[in-house]
Amino acid sequence: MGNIKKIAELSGVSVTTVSRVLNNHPYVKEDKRKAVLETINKLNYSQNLNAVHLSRGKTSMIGVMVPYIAVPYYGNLLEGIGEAALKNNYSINLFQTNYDEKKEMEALEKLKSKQVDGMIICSHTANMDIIRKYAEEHPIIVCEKVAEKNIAAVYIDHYSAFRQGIDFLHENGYKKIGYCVNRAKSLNSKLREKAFYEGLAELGLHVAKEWVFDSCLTIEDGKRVVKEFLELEDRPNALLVTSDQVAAGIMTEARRHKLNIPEDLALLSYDNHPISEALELTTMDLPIVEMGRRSFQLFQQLQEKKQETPIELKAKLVIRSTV
Amino acid sequence: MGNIKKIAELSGVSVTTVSRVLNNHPYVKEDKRKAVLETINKLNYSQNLNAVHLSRGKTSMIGVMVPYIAVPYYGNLLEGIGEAALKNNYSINLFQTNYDEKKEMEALEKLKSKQVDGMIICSHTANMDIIRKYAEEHPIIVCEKVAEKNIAAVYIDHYSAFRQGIDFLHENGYKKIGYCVNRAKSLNSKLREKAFYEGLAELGLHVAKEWVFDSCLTIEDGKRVVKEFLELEDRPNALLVTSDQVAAGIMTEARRHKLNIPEDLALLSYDNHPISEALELTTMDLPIVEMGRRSFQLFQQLQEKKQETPIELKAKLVIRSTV
DNA sequence: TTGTAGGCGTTATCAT
DNA sequence: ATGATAACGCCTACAA
Repeated sequence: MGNIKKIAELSGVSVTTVSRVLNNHPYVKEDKRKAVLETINKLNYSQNLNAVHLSRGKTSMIGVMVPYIAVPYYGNLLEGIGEAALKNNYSINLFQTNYDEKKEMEALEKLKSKQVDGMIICSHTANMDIIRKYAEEHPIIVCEKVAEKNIAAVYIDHYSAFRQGIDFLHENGYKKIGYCVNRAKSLNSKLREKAFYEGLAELGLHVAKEWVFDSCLTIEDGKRVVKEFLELEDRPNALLVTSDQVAAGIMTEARRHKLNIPEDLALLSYDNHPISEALELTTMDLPIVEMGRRSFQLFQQLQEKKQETPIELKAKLVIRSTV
Repeated sequence: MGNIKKIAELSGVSVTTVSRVLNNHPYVKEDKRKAVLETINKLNYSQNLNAVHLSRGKTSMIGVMVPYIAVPYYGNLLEGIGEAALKNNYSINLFQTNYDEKKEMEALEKLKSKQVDGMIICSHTANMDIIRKYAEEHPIIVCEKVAEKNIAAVYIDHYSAFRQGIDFLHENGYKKIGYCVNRAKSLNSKLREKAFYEGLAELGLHVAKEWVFDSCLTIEDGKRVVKEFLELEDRPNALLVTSDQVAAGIMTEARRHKLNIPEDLALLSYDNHPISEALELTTMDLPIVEMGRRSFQLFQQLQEKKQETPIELKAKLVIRSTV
């Protein structure tokens, strides 16, 4: 292996010259370049990136904060980020937080420690104030519609996506509409809540608190929803479900209880992951991979300019057979 | 922010002392420790990890090589690795390769460049010889049953899992058995192939080349399988399917063609991801998250001892309604 | 076009 | 218990 100094010696040049060929700088004669390249090859040498990072003051690594890796939504987001990162010679430092605020803080600290050049926050539980603090000093991208101007964001317009969903249900004759949401306190969820109440109000539909199911993320949660649904005296006949996974759980458990979909309960889901096709789920297609790509691009722009306008992505209805 | 030197000055101690409190070394008086901690707090100081890494010669980062991030199998593997890594204060450097050998090489180079302390190879296309080269110098874990002793591995015993599957189908009266496999050239696939032919032979069942479907990874692939299946003059009446995703695709497309499962075609899948419950898939449960955890643990042992015995994990049958 | 020397921020060795 | 000082390996003025 060796280091740059040894390469220099064996090639009969200075370390500067070696560094130059390593970094494709101009101003190095062809024969010297060749000589250097040769000894590099002979010694099977590789740069020590830690030294490079230290010297340069940056790492070409981007942090990605997700609550759960194995949840398809985040897998897809990661896919998009990874694709864009790779193209730009960036590598990904992945932080799984389980929505544990302490772990989120640890991830954010990597910004200060210069282990990563920036951070894409796919979802979080920590307060925005904390994130803003870090965002003042480091490039941070958030995947939700934040109020503050000074924090970069790429997000799906969940408000209009939800309104669109409500309209579609209404057009199909459903008047008793409820919904399942991921985590009620998240910004994305609040937007959906707003859309829900405003949408129903405009259509003059009845709104019932018991038709709102919180903390729905997994298939298990979907099953729980059905159980709660069955306990209800007055039941909704249609549900907006904020993830295909949850919808899948609802379908599973509904089948067990001889509940027919959509006759007894219509389901309009969000995501359009492959699973939704297998289940013939009517769903809103969310451009998640695209959001990942855009997040990385925004990060790069942020590194240069310092301020960026938010990017808003739209959802698209995919009609199958659960509505 | 500042650096260790400034902290030293302002605290009236030497950099060594600061380093000592930073690393919880003994031999530093309580008052000095306090003073240091205070100025650290006041300056909002964080270590520069690049410097730490350079100095220490290691990074506390582990590389994880996957072909696709968004495929549930790898998502789960990653989940397990992430969980174990976090517990040991390691962070994950994720490399998505798309089975592009060049990208795989780039990832492996990060070992030489000391960006990562080791690498968990979840799946790869590069030749084993190449990987062995790196494994001689660096801790590498592979998730498949490799022949060579000198390369650490954690894997699921696909041979017995496949034999078990065949036996189960046979017990249920199926005599015309085919299978879908991920990538025919991978070691895991070869093991399954071996199990398939040996298993059918022992049971005295007919073996047909046309009943083997290669390159099956996604839902789309599953649909393709059904189309090919329909073209067959002599069709199998049961299929071993090496992933729930593919099985889901088969079910989707089968439904479209009025093919009944399991009457017209029985399906025994592998994975037991949540989706398989929603689809009522009979499947072999694969301990993937566990494999991820074990991979990381093995990596740590490897760092210390230098040689480790392979770890073999078993699959478990979950009966639902597609057989 | 090339080389010298100083800096990046820590840790580790060796005195004291 | 504490502190100089030399690594760690690379980049980058600046000088030539």
